[in-house]
This record gives sequence, structure tokens and C-alpha cells, in this order.
Amino acid sequence: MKQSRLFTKTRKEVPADETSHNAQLLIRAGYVHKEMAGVYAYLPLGIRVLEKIKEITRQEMNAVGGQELIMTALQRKEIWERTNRWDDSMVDVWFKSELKAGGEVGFGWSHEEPIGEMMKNYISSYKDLPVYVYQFQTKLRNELRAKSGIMRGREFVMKDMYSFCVGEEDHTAFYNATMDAYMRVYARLGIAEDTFITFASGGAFTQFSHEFQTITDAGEDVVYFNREKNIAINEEVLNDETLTKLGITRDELQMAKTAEVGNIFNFGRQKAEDIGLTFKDESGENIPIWMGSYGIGITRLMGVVVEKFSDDKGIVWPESIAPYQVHLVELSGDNEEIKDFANGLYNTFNDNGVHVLYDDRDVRAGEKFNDSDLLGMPYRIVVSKKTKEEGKFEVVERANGTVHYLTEEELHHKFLGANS
RNA sequence: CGGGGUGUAGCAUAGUGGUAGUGUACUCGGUUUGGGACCGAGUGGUCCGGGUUCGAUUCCCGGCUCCCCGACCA
Repeated sequence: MKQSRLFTKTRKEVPADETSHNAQLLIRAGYVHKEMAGVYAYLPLGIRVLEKIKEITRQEMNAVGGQELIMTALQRKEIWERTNRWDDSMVDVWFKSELKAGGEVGFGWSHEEPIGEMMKNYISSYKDLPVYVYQFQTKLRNELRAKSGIMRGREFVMKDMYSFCVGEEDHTAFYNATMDAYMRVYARLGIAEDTFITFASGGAFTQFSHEFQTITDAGEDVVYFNREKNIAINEEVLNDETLTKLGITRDELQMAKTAEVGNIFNFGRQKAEDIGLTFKDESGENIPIWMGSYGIGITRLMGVVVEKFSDDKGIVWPESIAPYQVHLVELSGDNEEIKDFANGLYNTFNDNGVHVLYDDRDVRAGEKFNDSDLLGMPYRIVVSKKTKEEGKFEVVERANGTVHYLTEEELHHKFLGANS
């Protein structure tokens, strides 16, 4: 992508109404646009990051047998009335509207009920099970107070997966496999070190659910954890009973502010019973399906990554989700030879599938460098008369500022792979 | 939802009961060219409704917005 044609704009100053680090940086760097409190648009750079996070998540969900689908944003009132979750006194984040033709609809804040309802059409026998489906869906929640930039909005993208099994044994196997898959997602984003599988409230179904909590001051949760024993407990369920059950004492735990980047639930057979979703077993008896629910906040993850990986100059993207791998910066001035060479390098990268952002703009070096730092691509390659004369190219690692001077051949080797 | 703030140009800010100023961004001209360079010229603004007043961006009332603290958060 040529930066001269890239739709976005960086800015020096942060909007006065943003206090969260992630939103300040993402707006300054031109990744997102704030539409209203808790509602952000994703610009071309931002959507590339989101898509990369989604693709990593997609690969890991597919690897455990998940199949992607997409539910609807508009939801029927009746489905939620059946489980007594339509009323605002039961669920306080509903956005609701009316159909011109008559009748009420809700905007999906969760898809548990609708997906369970849909499954009645497709599951009738133990032979149809198990089923694991997931989606990336924009959730709409009428939060009383949005905060923390893109980390807690009224509109956000979530990956939610649902499992439908004949019984506990199958469910547990999938539940555990998903837990591992989640950790692989976080590992690929570079935040696994600070992400804990955390005991949290299980709601109405089980004693505990598992949250995936990542240490960051921007988080809203408080978790007590022990790295050696690999145990973490959400403050909300920290009590003597929990400690005894997990075989750990209070003084073995340290506290941290965290952001919830995932949450997985075991519904047992209760949820299916509530919505009337059953299968026939081998004897022909109707049995409620054993269900589970698994969520990862995609947009929140993007915010958490920015919170964790940035410096005073801007964002520092992990390679796995950077919008572009390489930021190619030409400092040609009016030197046509340098310009031509940079163009050639850009084309070579493109032809070889390297994701490259090419700063071909006719602006001063300082502006290019500052923008480059702010945008945060993992590698910056500078093509200028200064180094070209020596047959070298300056390669800067954004994460640590390390500068390498590589020949053209070394450059190709590093970025185009060994076979080039 | 309770409490506290806030609203002036795309963004950041100053100021005033009587022609609204600056920085940045943007446009044009010129000089520059490895860390947001300089000089000159220019475009662009008082959240909405009502009230007080000769006159309101300023004061008053209401609304809305956004932010913060709390509450909430499958």
C-alpha cells in the first residue's frame, strides 16, 4: 500500500475527550475513528489489524473442530422471553426496536438463545452431535457508561463459539481443548505471558467459569494469581471456600489489574432445558443437550495489545497482527534514482506477498519517521541516498530500536525468504 | 442509574455582555530536505432550544453531548 493513497491521517494531538491510552494512540495513528461514546469505526489500517486477529482466532477455532457461521444482529423477542431474558430488569444492556409491520426486535448483545433456538432445526439425534459453531459478530450493548476506549464499547466485535454435546465427557474434552486453543490465540498475539486462565463466577449454571485475564492497568478486573502454580482467581469469587477448593492460600497470591480477553462457560444441560433443545438418545429418549459457550473479545484484544505494546512514540505491533510487516520509507528528495529503487523494492515485496506499507509521500524525513514510529510496523526499511551509496539499507526494529544495515541481498533474504 | 465536570474551526486551546484570537491541520507561493523546518498569503468556528438584555459565545433555565468517580458487566 502506498501511503500517499492510504485513507487515514495521523495527528500530533490527542482528542481531549479520550483518556484511554489505546484510543488515544489508535486515533492519533489513524486506525480508528470515534463515532460516539463507546462506538468506534475501524479505518483501513485498523481493519487490517482486526482481520489478522480474527484470522488467528479462526485458525485456532477451526483446529478444535469449530465451524464458522454468522447469526443475525436482529433478534426475536419471543426467543428471549422463553428464558426470561427479554425484560430490561433481567438484562439491562438491551437495544430494542419495533418492526414497522408490528412486533418488537432486539439487537443482539449475546447469541446464546438464538443459536440454541436455531439448533432445534438441525439437531434431533445423538447422531447429529457434537456440533461446534462460532461466529465473528458485532455485539450491541446499551452500556450505561462506555469507557476504556475500544476496550469496553457499546458496539464491539466478539468471537463467540457454542458447543453442543451428548454429555459431560464430550463436553469436557472440547472445553479443555478450547481452553488450550484460547491460550494459543493469546500466545500468537504475544500476550500469553501475562494472560491467566482465571476462576470466575459460573453464573446460574456451575460454580466457576473460566476467564482469560490479561494483566494491564487499563483493565477493569482484579485477579489474584500465582505464576508457579498457574492459578488465578477473579476477585469476585475470592473467598475461603474457593481457596480451599483450589488448594492455595491467600498469601501465595499476588494481585493485578487485568482485562478480560476471553470467557468460557459450561452450561451443563440447564440451558438446553430452558430453551427446549433436546436430542434423542439410542433408546429414543429426549435428552437436553450439554452446552458450552466460549467468547473472545476481538476488538478488546486489539485495545489490550495497544495498551501493552507501545512507547512514547507510538504503537509497537506484534508481527502477527501488524497491519503491515514492513514500513518502507524512501527519503529520495528529488533524487530519481533513489525513488526508482524504492519503487522497485516496493514492487518486489508486493510480488512476493510481503505486507508492506510504502511511504512514498513527498514530505520531510522527520514527518515520515514520526509517522512510522506512531503507526508501529515491526520493521522500517529506509531507502536514502545516504545508505544507498554504501550499498546498504537501514532496517530498524520498532520493538527495540535496533538498527541493521543490510545489503540488497540480505534484505531479500530477510524479508522474502531463503528461496529468493 | 447516582455524583462531579465539560461543550469555541478537522484537532488542541485563549478570551469577552458590544467586529472571536492563537497553535496545528488544510490551500497557494517561496526557501528548505535524515526526526513533525522556515517565511509570506489564505480558507474555516462559539452544541441545541428558550429566557434576561438595545445587544448573549459570555448571564439564567431546560435539553443534549462528551469525560471522570461510583454502580453495572454471560
